[in-house]
Amino acid sequence: MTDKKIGQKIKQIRKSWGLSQSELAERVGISFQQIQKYEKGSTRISVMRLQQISKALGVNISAFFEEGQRIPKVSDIALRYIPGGDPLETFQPLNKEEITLLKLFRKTKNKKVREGILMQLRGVIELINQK
Amino acid sequence: MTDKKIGQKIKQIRKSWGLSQSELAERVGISFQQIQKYEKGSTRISVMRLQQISKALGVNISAFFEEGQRIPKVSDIALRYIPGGDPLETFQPLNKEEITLLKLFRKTKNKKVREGILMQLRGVIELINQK
DNA sequence: AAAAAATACTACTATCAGTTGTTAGACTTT
DNA sequence: AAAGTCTAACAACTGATAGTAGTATTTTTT
Repeated sequence: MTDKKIGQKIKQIRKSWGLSQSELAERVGISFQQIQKYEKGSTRISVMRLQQISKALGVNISAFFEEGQRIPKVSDIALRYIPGGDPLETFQPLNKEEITLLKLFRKTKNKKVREGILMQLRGVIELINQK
Repeated sequence: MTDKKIGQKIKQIRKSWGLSQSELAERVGISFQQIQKYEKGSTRISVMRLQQISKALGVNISAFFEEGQRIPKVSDIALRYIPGGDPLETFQPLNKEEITLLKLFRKTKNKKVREGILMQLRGVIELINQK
């Protein structure tokens, strides 16, 4: 899936330079058959290899990951969970609850209060675990 | 060389979210020992894996290729784009206090309790702001 | 201080990245 | 039109290593 897409991109860029599989292979230092496998996506490409290939093709490695999707600007990004929204392409490191928690926590500017919240939370957990 | 740098980045970002190796491993679907190898750089990371890891960490894959060990910027963090949503003025990576908070919060497996904590937190903040 | 969690290290195995060999089409050249 | 050249697809084999499980050690929590 991923490797296939990247393979296609390799092929595309290679051809745009008018290079044969053999020529690219030589630059990278592997067999042209292996290049074939990369392009077909039948072999997993390691990050190192992709970097070598990038170099050999004279493009930045990030070229292989772009899909023409615009990268949202900082000001566009909101840390908010939207129930029923489109499934998020990427996995969210923090779930809804955790995000809510963080946002609330960040609202308290007072250091003592924050510390108090943590202490209290510890207490709650202790209580629960005892039961 | 390359893998080592990327490994360090994985570790750095993982920690910035307050995740353990096991937690990350679970999200990616591999053993935590393998995550260790990635972080140590003793195993070559395939592009696919790195993409999975990127997702699990909620950052764009390109974050791993940029030079310098900078902390991920907002633009690296893959969150949902919300037209007209609250712009996130100051999303710093989680600081130590916040990581502590998160870890504590994650310890409470009971849903009701978690909800209670949030409600209470809301109450506290309301109180403070009134004063 | 002891229990638990997180990380580090070791050893093994199954997988697969990479090689070689072969075949076939598409162009030239003679 | 046959013989040489260039390119790419495919198969079979093998050595390297990605990934796992198990154990040890360090760090954190209680």
